[in-house]
Amino acid sequence: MSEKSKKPNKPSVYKPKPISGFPEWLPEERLVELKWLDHIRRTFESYGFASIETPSVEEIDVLLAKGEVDKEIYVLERLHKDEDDDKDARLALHFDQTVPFARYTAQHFNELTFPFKRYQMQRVWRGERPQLGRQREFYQCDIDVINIDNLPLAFDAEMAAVAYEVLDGLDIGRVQMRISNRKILTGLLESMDINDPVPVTRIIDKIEKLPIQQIENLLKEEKLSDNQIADIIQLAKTKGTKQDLDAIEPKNDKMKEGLDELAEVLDNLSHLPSEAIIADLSIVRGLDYYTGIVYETQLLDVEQFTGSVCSGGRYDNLASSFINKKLPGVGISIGFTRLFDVIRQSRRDLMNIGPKCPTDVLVYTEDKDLKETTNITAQTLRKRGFNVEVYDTVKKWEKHFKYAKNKGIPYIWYVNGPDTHEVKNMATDDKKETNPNDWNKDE
RNA sequence: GCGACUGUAGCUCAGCGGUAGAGCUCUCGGUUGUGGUCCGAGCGGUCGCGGGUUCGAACCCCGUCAGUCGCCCCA
Repeated sequence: MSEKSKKPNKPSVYKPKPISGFPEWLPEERLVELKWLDHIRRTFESYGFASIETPSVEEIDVLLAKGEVDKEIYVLERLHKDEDDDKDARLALHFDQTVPFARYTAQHFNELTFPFKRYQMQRVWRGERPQLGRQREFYQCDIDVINIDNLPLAFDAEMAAVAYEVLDGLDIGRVQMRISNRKILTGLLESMDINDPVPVTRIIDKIEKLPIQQIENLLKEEKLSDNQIADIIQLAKTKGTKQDLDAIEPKNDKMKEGLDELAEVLDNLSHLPSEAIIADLSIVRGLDYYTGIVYETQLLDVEQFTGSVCSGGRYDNLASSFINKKLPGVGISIGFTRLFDVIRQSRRDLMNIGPKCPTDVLVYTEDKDLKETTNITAQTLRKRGFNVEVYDTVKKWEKHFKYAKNKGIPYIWYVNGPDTHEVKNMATDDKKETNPNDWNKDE
C-alpha cells in the first residue's frame, strides 16, 4: 500500500459511468435510428400530419391537469436559485406528448384549423426504474387529431392504419395491433353497479400475463360474485375479428355504443392484412384519460419482450382542462426508443446495421505533392452529392485501408497523379481508373 | 418504491486468503510490398467505495453506491 502511494502522481481521471435509463448509441446504431426516424416522419407527413414541437418542460400544474400523480416526474430547478424563486410556477420535464399537445391546442385555439392533425417526435422523461424496453429518457413519435365538438370515428381508424404502416415499414418482423373500446368493459361494469372501473381494469390488463385462476382470485378480492367474474373474464377473453364481436350481448347502451364503435373502426381497417389489426377486449390501458377506442401493439417476432411498442386511444375531455370548449381527440404514440432498443438488444439481425459513418468515398494519396489535387477531387465529389472524407498521407500505407474497412466506407479513391485517379470498390475489390467529374457508384 | 443477482484493464471475462491475469482494442516495430495476413514489443488496473476480520483481503463479514433482471407502472 505504501509502495503504491510512492508512484509518481498521475493525472486523476474521472471514470464516467453510464447513467441508467439515459441511453446513447454507437454511430452505426445512430445511423439506423436516423433512418427509422426519417421513415416515421415521411409516413406521418404522407397522411397530412403537421409537425410541431413543444418545450421539454411544462408547468407542473399542466402535467397534472388530469390528476395523474402516480407518474414519476422530473422537476426542473436552478442550482443557484434566488430566495424568492418559490413564487414562480414550478416546471417539470414532460412525461408524454399528449398532455402538452392538449395544452398547445387550447392555447393556440384561435390560430389552428380543425380537425387539427399534428405529429410530434420528441424526448420525454419518466423517473421509473429502467429495464429492457423501459428507459427514463426516450423518444415518442405521436400522431393525434383534435376536433371541435365531434371527432369522426374515421380518425380512430386512421391512427391505427398510420401506426401499422410505420411499424410494418421498418422491417422488424410481424407487428400486431390490438384494439378495444373502453366503453365495452366499463359499460359491463356499470351494469353490475361497479362505479370505479379502475381496480378491475388493472386486473383485466394482466389477463395474458397471469394464469386465469389468479385473475379470478384477484377479482374475488374486489368483492365480485362468481357470476360477475365469469362474465367479465368471458368478455375480456374475446379476441379476433368483427364477427367475434357480434356474439356479444350488450348489457346496456354504453356497452352497445362501445361495441358498435369498435366494429366501425375495424370496418375502416379492412384494407389491411387480417392479422395486422385485431379486436381484443382485454386491452384497457392504464391511463385514465382514455374514454373510447384504445390501442396496443406487440412485436410478434421478439420473444424477449411482450410489452406494447405503440399505444394510444381516444380522449374526449383532455383539452377541456385548459379551455372551456369540447375538444375530443384521438392519438397514438410509438415508443420509439423502446422499439429501437428492444430490437437492438434482442433482434439485432433485424436492424441491418450498416457502416459506422455516412461516408461514400475515402480519398487518399500516397504522394504529399498531390495534396491539392486530392482536396479538389474531394470538393468536386461533394458538390456532386457524395459524402467524402480525405485521409491524410501517413507513414504506414495500409492505415487508410484499415480505416475504410473498419468504418464500412464503400469506396477508396486513389489520387495517383494530377489527372490520374483510381477507385477501389471495397465490396468487390475491383479497382479501375476514373475521374471526379464522371464517376458514379457501382450498381 | 419493493425483491433477487452482479461490480477486476477501454471492451468481454478468468482469478475467490499469499507478488493483479488472458483475449480483443489501441500505440510502436518487423513481415507482407497494391496492401485486409502474420510475428514481436509496449500502453493500460485506488480489483465500485467505506469500514471490519486476518501476519496478509480482489477473494471472508458489515455497510454504502452503481448496474442488471423481476414487481409496480408504462412507450
